[in-house]
Amino acid sequence: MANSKARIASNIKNEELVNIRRQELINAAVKLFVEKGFHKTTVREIAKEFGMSMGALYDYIRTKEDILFLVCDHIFKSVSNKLEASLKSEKDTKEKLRGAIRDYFNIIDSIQDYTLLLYQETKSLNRKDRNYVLSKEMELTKIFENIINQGIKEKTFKIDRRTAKIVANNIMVQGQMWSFRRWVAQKNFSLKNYIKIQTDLIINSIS
Amino acid sequence: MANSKARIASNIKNEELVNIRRQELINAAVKLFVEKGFHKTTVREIAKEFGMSMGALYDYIRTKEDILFLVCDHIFKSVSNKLEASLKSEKDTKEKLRGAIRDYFNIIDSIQDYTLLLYQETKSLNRKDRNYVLSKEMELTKIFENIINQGIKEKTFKIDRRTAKIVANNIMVQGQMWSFRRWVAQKNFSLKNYIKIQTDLIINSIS
Amino acid sequence: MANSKARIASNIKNEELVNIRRQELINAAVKLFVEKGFHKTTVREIAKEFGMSMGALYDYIRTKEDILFLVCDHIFKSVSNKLEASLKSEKDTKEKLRGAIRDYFNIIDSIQDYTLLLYQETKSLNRKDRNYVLSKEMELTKIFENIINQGIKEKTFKIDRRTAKIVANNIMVQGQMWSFRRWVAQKNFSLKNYIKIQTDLIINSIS
Amino acid sequence: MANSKARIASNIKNEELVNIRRQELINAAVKLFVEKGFHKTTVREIAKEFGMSMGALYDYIRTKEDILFLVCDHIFKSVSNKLEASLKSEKDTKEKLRGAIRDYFNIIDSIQDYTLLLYQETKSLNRKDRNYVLSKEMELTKIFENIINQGIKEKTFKIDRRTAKIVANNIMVQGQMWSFRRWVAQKNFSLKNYIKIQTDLIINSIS
DNA sequence: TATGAATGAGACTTCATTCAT
DNA sequence: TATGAATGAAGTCTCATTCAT
Repeated sequence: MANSKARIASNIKNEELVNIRRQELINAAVKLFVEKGFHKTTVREIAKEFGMSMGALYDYIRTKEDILFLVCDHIFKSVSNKLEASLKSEKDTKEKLRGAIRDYFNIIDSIQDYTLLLYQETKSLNRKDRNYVLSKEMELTKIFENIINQGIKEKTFKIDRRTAKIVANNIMVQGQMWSFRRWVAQKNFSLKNYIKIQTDLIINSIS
Repeated sequence: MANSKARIASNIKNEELVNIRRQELINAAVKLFVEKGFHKTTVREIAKEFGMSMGALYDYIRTKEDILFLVCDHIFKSVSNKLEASLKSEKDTKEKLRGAIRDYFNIIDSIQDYTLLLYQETKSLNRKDRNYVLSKEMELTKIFENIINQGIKEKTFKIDRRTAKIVANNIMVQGQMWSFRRWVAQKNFSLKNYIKIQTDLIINSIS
Repeated sequence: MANSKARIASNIKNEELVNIRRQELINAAVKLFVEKGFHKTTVREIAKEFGMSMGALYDYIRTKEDILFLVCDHIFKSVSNKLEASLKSEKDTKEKLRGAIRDYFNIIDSIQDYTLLLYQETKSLNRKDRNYVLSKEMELTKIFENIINQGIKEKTFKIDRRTAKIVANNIMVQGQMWSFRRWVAQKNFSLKNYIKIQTDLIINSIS
Repeated sequence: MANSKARIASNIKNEELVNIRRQELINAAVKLFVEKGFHKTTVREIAKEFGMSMGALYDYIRTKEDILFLVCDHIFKSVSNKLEASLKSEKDTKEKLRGAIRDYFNIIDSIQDYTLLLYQETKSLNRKDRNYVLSKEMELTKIFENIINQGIKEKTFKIDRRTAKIVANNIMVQGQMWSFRRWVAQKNFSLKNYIKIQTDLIINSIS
């Protein structure tokens, strides 16, 4: 975890302070990025929301893009942490998958502005940072893939392992759909309903 | 068609000329947007690729954003036209759905740079233009929804109409997934394979 | 000549206009650089003196350093051109050397602010541009070296060719001394006097 | 000596501590100035090389320029001290001049990075400090002038006192030439050779 | 005394848009 | 209609200096 933040250089020596301030910075930036997008948000505005001078802001990062990375990284970690916390063992594999989907979709819903941001601005990162974020996303996908594979082994799910990979990705994408197709999903369905329908469809398609 | 282009004001009186030039403009812009994204492409670069002066370019549009709209609109029409052309009646509803999915995924694949562009830059449009583009996307989704509903009526598909709406959106999103998750989809599957697996999953989930 | 200016990229297509404007730019910049030095002169100030907007200024150059290069290049060409123009054949090699020294020192005196600038700011250029300027300076030095070598061949001067190289450089440096040690040279000597004394010393040392 | 350093104000009362620290500061700064020049070296970098905090650094100086003055002053004193130390009486005036030139050129060579620095950055000093440095340089020049004048009195050198002043300055400049025209001097000559040729030329020109 | 986080003015540069020709 | 030079506002980033601790 410190690992990813350490990717961004800082002038400040007090590491704890760096962490605190960066969290503040992330909060300030997320708010603005969600409102106006990365490109249309100026560093000056971020500094103001951050509550410090521009100079001070630049003591915690090197470039504007660093801020985006910090934000994306933070969002992913939020999702990962919450999802992993919720993955307490369930008896039944099918139930486990249902539970994971439910938790994941709920998390997405609770931070849907962030989700949107993540998928729309990732492309503004440089290659290295983008790859890092993508690798995080793949870790998440792997969680679903693993559960499905377990079900395959137990003969609960009647698909092959290659299909499992696709299903896992479908789950990810259908979760994100809740936020980036909100104009159709959220207009027509309650979250609970949406989760039930999507989960049934998925389980149905692999059983 | 003239309808949507007419949304953008022009100094030029000769409507036919406007249409020809705008198509050239779209081609020039798409190329650059795909390469570098909307924000990082300058109007100067577009004018150069367009082969006209900046002044001339501004005779065909009012703002840089207009170009993005023209491009997005064009891409959507490409998809719509191709898809509708392919929807010649098939006997069987299930086959019809399979065929539509196959055609749609193939179209996506053939213009995947455009697809990516569409989904990443739409947010840079102003509210009005964005809504217009979204409405086009909904029309497309409706095509799938209608086929599924027909299948429901015929008892081919065993879901309700509300679920049909979600499935239609899933199809759209899984198609787009081929391009915006290319690093996992295209790395692991041939297009033909991908289509087969996804189609089977969908059909399975609703049969 | 176009050669060296062509080193600097420009947004403007009309080449003639570029030449005119760059000359104006050089004039504006030299004035300020002489007054305050390169680093303490801002681009805004240059634009103001230049009489155009900052944007327009940047249509003729790419970076602030380009301006310095343009200025240095211009100064060197002034010296070179004037010196070469004055090198009309004189009968006697010794007289020819005397004449060249006199002309060179006079030129230095007439543009002494520039000379100072040249020798103090060259180091602020990037490697490539600095090398270019140095090569120009070496061409100039070569003029003196050639005359001396001719005198050696004619037995007028009683030194070897290696010493000739040093003498040529001494001449260059003693000319520059008139401007960058003005507080001692110009305080104590008239230019005419300074030239006579230095020339006699040089001729004396090699006869 | 304390005299010149006392020109720079300090917060610290303990004068001895100030002197020690300033020497360390000079060492740190010289290293960086030689590498990157005065303007491109940041105070932060100096503080780091100095091994103290920025606050501490500013206890020993008032402005960044003070550091440059300290450095220039230090360099001049190095040269002066070494040169004066080497001026132990020689019998013969001509030999004395030869010796002084040799020593001076050797000193220049041994600290040629410093020499370069001195002549390139002096202009960045404020008027007062610059004048102080110039006066130091004049003291040095005076050493040579005095020897030559002694030779004139003894009829060893056949020039007048005004010419002596110029010759003294020529010596200074030809010494510096070794470092700031290194690309021609050091490329073509060994130091020993360079000294011999220049010395012969000088002696020749005044004998 | 020493620390180093914070300030804030200002530097360079870019670029969508306009308008005289 | 067409050209492209010019505008000027705004953007990102730097850094000498200060001051609370």
